[in-house]
Amino acid sequence: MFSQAEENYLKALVQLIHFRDQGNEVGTNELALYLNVKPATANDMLKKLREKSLVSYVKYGKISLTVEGQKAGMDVVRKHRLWETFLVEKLDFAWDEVHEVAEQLEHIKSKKLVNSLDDFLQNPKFDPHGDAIPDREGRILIPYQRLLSEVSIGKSGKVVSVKDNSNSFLQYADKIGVRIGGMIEVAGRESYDGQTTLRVENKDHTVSDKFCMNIHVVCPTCKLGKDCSKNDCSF
Amino acid sequence: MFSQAEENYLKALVQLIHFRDQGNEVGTNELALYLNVKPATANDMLKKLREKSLVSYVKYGKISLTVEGQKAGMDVVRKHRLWETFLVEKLDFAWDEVHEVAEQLEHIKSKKLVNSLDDFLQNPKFDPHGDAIPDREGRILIPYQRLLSEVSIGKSGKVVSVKDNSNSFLQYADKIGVRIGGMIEVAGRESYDGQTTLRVENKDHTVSDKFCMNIHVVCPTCKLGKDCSKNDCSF
DNA sequence: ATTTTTTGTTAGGTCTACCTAACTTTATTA
DNA sequence: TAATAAAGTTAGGTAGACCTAACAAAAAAT
Repeated sequence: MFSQAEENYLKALVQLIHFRDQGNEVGTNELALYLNVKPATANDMLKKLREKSLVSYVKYGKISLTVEGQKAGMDVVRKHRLWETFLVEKLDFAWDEVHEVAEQLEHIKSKKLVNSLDDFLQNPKFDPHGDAIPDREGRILIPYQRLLSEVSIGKSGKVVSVKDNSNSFLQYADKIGVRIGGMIEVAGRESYDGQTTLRVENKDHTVSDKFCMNIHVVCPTCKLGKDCSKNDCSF
Repeated sequence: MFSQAEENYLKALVQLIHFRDQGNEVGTNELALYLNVKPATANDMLKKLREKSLVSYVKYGKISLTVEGQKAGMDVVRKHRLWETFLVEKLDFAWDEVHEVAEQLEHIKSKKLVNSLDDFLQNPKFDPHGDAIPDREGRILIPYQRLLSEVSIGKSGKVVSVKDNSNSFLQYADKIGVRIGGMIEVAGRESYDGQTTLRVENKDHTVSDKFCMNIHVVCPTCKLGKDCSKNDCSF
């Protein structure tokens, strides 16, 4: 099969190419930065993966995954997210403790293990962060997670992640009671500039559109593991 | 911490030195054979482990573990056996399918994970093969597993493993209905030569002492995870 | 359109864990 | 006890995944 390093590159490419809002063009430097290695190292590996027909790229060009490479990368993502779900649901890990361990567990090689784990967890469709878990064939449901800035007035969301990790943002968020796992209701929104009134822990705060665009929330009624699109989603 | 390879050597040394009936003297060749590497490789690693004060040995002498090395090796054994238990009890793996996967899982580095897993499994004392699981401090209970040749007349045991893996042995065992997980009653034993009458699936078979010395059984009443010494053990 | 910056590549080096082949020490046996 | 066999060691070599430093190509800015 694939080495641990190869799997890490394939997973990174899936994340960068397919699981990103913005541009899906990826280069050597960006990939290297993402994986905390030097560009020269990433370049070596890209050549190796090209040899194996897992990525397709030309010198100085952009990188893309072959069908086979995408399948392999998706499989690593699947394993990572299943293990994260296991850690949170069965072993009572907190959301922010699981990543490092899942980074290791995702490399365990056993089809039977992954599929048994999937069944044991009752085939969840989303992991604890609200990210979709690819199925056996690498297919995913469109995540029901969305930005707070896109939640309708009067609706509520449960915070699953934040995009901005700067101290100023985090401190501000903390000050007004916005934290991972917490509930937020969108009490009002000014159409002129997007100024939004949030109701958090029974207090109202008026925040900027920019602030709201950094917060991911999920629907609080259709909880983890359900296919939101089929439910009476409160968004 | 320790590399995967280092952990494998430490685990192997614990197995060879502490978890064996016969002589606990171990040399380079034997260690290499056990780990499927060449003696030269084992020798390299022994030097490295000595540098790190994990093993203690002199050139051309026998190998032993330091307190620190034994603790580290025991920890790997603990993880291996906990994962085996998880696979069998929670994911419905068969006894003979777990080893390969557990070989990988035992290298996951996270104290919290191991201890949570231990709790999740309700702190089992023995793994599915009947081998003792070391606790957080590396202590183990005396295994209640014993050889069929040591089971008293009139008592029964559940087969957990066999020592002999030759075809002739396995075929013979199969023919008389002796298989992993199956029950055997010792109906009688000749004190002269140890010829033993076994009752298997309601049929009697007379077998040699040699045959019985190759079969490990556990007490069928005090099942996995219990401390046999405290119970009304049927042995 | 030329210079500068950014991005990507190559060449050569390190470290780990393995190997083979040749050699030395210890143990066994004639 | 000398010869032979077994066990252990050393030297030198390979492959994978990383590195630095120097260089080349493409993109951006002047």
